[in-house]
Amino acid sequence: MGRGTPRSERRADALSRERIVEAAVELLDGAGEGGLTFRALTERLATGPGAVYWHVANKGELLGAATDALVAAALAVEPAGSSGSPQDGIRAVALGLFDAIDAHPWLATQLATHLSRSPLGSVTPRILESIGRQVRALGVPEGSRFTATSTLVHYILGAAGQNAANAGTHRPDMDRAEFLDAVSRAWEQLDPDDYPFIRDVAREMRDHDDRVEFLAGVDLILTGIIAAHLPPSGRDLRN
Amino acid sequence: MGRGTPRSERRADALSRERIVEAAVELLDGAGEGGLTFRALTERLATGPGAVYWHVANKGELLGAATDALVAAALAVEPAGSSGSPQDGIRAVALGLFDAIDAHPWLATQLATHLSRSPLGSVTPRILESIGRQVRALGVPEGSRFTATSTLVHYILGAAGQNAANAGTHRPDMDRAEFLDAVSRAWEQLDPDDYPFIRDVAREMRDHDDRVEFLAGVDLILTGIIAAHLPPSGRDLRN
DNA sequence: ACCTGAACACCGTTCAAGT
DNA sequence: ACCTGAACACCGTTCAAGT
Repeated sequence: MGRGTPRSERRADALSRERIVEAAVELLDGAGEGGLTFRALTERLATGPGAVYWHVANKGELLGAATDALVAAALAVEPAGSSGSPQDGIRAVALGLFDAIDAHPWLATQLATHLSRSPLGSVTPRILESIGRQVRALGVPEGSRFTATSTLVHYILGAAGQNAANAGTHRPDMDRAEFLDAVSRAWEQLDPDDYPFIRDVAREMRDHDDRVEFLAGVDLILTGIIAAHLPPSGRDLRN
Repeated sequence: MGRGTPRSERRADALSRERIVEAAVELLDGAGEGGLTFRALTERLATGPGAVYWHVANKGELLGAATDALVAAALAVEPAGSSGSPQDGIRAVALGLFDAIDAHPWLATQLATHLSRSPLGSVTPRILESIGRQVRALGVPEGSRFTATSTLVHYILGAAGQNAANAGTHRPDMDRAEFLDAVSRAWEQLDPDDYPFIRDVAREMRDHDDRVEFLAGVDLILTGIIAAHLPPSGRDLRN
């Protein structure tokens, strides 16, 4: 280290907004939504509540900062449409968000609750931009881009959210296969007069793959966008 | 009142699960998510917490019951595919849920958080059944119905949820038009290098209609379902 | 069977006081 | 400028006691 320069280096364990957000994410990942309390947070950081409040305004802002950090990381994987078709770009962004929500299920509620609640934040623009850019590259005409983009985003957040909630159902004594099996069996026992459709698809849902199903939905919407907005000559259905 | 018969009539203001759920909905509608507390609930019902706990197991069950009641009511509007095309049936169900979430914004979080968390409850099957029946009527082949249906449901819940969150942003001093205007202006000031797409659609979003936009998304997915699964000869694009 | 209400453990947030 | 930690108002839930 260069001598003389009055570095404002603090003790290695000094508090910072970053360190606080990092600890918050760990608590949320470890114990879910309810795991983040100022008691648990201050214990982990070996400090008092006042110290935390010096760096963040309140719990809501802390949750927002944690969400922001993870969404930014999830969207950073693809270096802005580097290669591949727009379809692949959209699938990549969608999967990035899907996996992020899968790894941090509390993100689902956060995105559903506060995403639009603060559209002036950076999360909403970031997501819209990632998808919208690819929609434009797809050749969707100007007046239809907003609808196409927000349809995709709503689906992605909705599906990923439902999925995370499903994952959260895991009781320790029950793995995923058992869980799906239980749901499937419960559905098969519904009144056939009231729930004919559910009974028909009960088996189908027993051994479905979440990621595959999620991507199939994305592709269905892509098909709709292409069919609705692109001249038949310009379509390449193999992409 | 017939004399002699030992009716088990209680005082007119007797507590019941129904009355409790009703009061809970009123509190949630009036003051949002945070408005439902056992303190406020027992005050409104002129009773103590113990009385409420006699009828419901805990706050989560109470929220679930409130959600269940409203979703059932929202889906009851259409008497099971009475008339019209399957497309219209799907639009009707979608709008029913959209309007329910719009009228009770707290439903969005509830549906996102606990819908899949308790797929054994009645809410998930109810929604899937309503949409799935129409998807079948549309002529979608057996193996594709689950994907088509859950894509629609994920979109509907995602879009309606985002929308409710937007509605929740309303500050009393700012009506909807002002709010959209503020968002639009904020978006127009983003860095054009980082957010080219957002800037392009900023104007488009200033005067969009939520319901119209929502239905356009439903139609986009319907177009995709038809294009992907129905033989061209069987399609009637005017529906 | 149904209701009362005091009590418990916990929560987010504040703030005078320290360094 | 940054941190401490006691204190405050509030929360969901329990439970012995009543009717």
